[in-house]
Amino acid sequence: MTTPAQDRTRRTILLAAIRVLGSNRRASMREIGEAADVARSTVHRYFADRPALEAAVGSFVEEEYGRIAENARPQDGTGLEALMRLATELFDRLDVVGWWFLMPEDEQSPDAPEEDEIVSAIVDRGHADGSIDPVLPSAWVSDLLWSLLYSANAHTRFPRHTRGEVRSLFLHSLRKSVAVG
Amino acid sequence: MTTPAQDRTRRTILLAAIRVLGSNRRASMREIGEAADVARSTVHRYFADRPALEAAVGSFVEEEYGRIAENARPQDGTGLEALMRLATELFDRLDVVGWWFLMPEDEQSPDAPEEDEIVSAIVDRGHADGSIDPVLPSAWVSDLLWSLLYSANAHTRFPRHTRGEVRSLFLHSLRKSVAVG
DNA sequence: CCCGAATAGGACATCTGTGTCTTAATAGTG
DNA sequence: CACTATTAAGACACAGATGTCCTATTCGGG
Repeated sequence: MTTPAQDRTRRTILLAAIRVLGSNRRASMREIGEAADVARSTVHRYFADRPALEAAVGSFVEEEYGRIAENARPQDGTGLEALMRLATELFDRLDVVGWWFLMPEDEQSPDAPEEDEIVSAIVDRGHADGSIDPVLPSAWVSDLLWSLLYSANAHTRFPRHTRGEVRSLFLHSLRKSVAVG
Repeated sequence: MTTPAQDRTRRTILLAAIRVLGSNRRASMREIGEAADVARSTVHRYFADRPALEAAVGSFVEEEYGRIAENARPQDGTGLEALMRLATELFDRLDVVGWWFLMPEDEQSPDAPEEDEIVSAIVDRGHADGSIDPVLPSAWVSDLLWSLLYSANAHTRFPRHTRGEVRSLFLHSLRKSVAVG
């Protein structure tokens, strides 16, 4: 159905959309096209209308999230170790997953339980093996992770600290919040 | 210059704008007017154009933040105690300060150092009196506070837990992240 | 209760974004 | 190199938002 060239173009547009809409939710299709170095008509050929584009971005980010999570080997080691690995991977892919920081609740994809399931499984294991504070519900730990990512993301925009400094503060804070004690 | 009725209307519109733009950044002036139970022409009489309205909302939120912070008595007790009081007050006024969660960096008011100054002062005192982890820079603590608020805010939208449960999780996580040990 | 202040409701021109097409140029592939 | 797939560029109609204005109505303070 799709040629390699089409796949490349499609991906380029999606990444540009994440970038542009990430910094301005009101950006027009033309701006997105410019960011992708592509004519507006080309954007419209790949994505019938704006809702279709936004939905496609949502799916794209979810797929990427799946890959990122798998990359963190969520089954290996203790729950806390897995959580920290996942956190590290997510930090390094904020350019993609940062998309979720601008979805005004209703535009969220209807299902989107995948992230919760992955983190929940990790946290449950962490509860069982005693590496994660049993007081914290897994949904809260999940939100904790994402809120710290949000904060880290904000911190990397204004480079008060280097990216490495932000990453270690982020990981340090997460571990401290979540570990037992 | 302004009558009491005008003040009331103006405030009503600002609060409606926070509410509506908070759930949809692309909302029109008409929608904002409807949310405030006011004609679109009335909105335009109070705020010349959309940028003026958004700027006014920004100022309004900053002023409210000042009041909220003062209400938390930032000079009393240890730094950690003051920080927890501030966090509590901010949680209870998420309807207003939640506005800052949708500002895409560039639209932020150019100055906006007030929040950092207030929290910074608290954290510095906490460092001095030994109640706040000296490893954490005050800017990071500030971002930590705001990211946990973001998370708490997200949690209150989908009421998986009661508001009280979310508040105590929020405060618990903040204390654990920030306190020494 | 009354009069001025404030608002509702709507007309109007304008502008921007959107979605659809068409044609010429360009790119990639066999 | 040749041929096809893909794109750029722009015209077009349309919808919605915006900002300005005016008039009838309602509100509220004295």
